[in-house]
Amino acid sequence: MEASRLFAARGFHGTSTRDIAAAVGIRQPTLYSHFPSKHAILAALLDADLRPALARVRAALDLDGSPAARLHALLVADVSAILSLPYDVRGFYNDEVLELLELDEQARLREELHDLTTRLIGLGVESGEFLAEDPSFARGAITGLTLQAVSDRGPDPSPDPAHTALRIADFVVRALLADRRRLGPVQKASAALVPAVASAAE
Amino acid sequence: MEASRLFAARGFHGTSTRDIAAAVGIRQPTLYSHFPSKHAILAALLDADLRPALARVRAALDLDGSPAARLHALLVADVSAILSLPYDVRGFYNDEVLELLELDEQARLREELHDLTTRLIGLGVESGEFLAEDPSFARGAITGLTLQAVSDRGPDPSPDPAHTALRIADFVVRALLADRRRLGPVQKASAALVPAVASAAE
DNA sequence: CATTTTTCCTATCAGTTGATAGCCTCTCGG
DNA sequence: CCGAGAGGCTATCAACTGATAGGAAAAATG
Repeated sequence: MEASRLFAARGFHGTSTRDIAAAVGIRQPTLYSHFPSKHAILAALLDADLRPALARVRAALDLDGSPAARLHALLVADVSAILSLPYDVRGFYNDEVLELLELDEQARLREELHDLTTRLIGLGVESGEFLAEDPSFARGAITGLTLQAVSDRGPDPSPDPAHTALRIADFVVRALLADRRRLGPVQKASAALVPAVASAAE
Repeated sequence: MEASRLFAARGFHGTSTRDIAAAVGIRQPTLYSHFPSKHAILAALLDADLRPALARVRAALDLDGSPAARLHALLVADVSAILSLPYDVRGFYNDEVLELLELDEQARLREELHDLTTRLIGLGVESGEFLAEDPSFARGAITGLTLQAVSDRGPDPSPDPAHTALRIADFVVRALLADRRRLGPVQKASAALVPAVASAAE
């Protein structure tokens, strides 16, 4: 069912159930023997994106290591995972679709994801490893950079997600670190953490 | 007509012409005595966003000063301007709306905007002031951060756009500078350039 | 005041939307 | 061989979409 990447390209409202059905090779009413409604299709896609992401940030918070290294590893794992998805998460978070509809649970998941990410950044600020930047702002910056990466790659999965993921992680950590000389060690420590974070999403 | 910020909140497809008409206090068919089609409304909003942005980046390229200072000033002016708009540019660039429809001209404007921005970053890389980062990647990062800022502020104009604008500009320049000790002088030089860049958009 | 022009209205259109009802056709355990 | 059930189909629905036609009202012009 993941072929419903049309949501991403044209947005939730811009994609009809007939479009989706045609993309998966069935007729429109047949969709309703798999999902009770159009919203449910979006909810399933959102879940497939949010739940692994939540598992990753939880893992990053539980691991040992400096906050910068853990954030770097989380970013690498997150961006790699999102760029590998067969669909494109852009359209999911653009509209106020999340707020307006009966997607309460997905909105809650996203909020929790944001909270935990903000907390990890906050650890870095408290320890002095990061500049005294507002953790919420930094979290927003990460969201923006990640969505942009998905936009840039287009509708198909990226051939080399790890490359882009590293670039984004480096960019963010470089902007946040109080002492840039720590970038090298952070990258090194991150590389060791990435597998643990990535595998947290089953 | 700028009250059509509904496009931003619900996306182009998610907003009906009746919604727009109701928001501005007229009936739906009356819209068509102001605009020939729904696309034309979006085109007008896109123009109002893109043309000043294009004027700003041209000004930043023409000014004297180090690339970092000019990029910093451009970012401050850009983000301030976008956050001050009475509508929310988010939805404009999310869908493939730009590609799919008869918005060729707006797509061209956006491409030119990207090219010029990339060129300014490239100047910084060539001069050694910036790290040897791919200018296109940096430009994408800027786009992502800017759109995220609009998302965060919500549908209404920001009360204090300059604050957010400075934060974003600092974030980007910090991530790009080869020598972070240059951040202070860059900020200072940028402050002197901002008025010239901002006023370029008439 | 008369007239012209601009702006808005009501009425209506054909096409598309998400969704439901009811029938058909495989597959497979017994 | 058979009955069950999962998954597909056609046909159809009411609601809504963007857009057009033609007339009324209001504002500007003389």
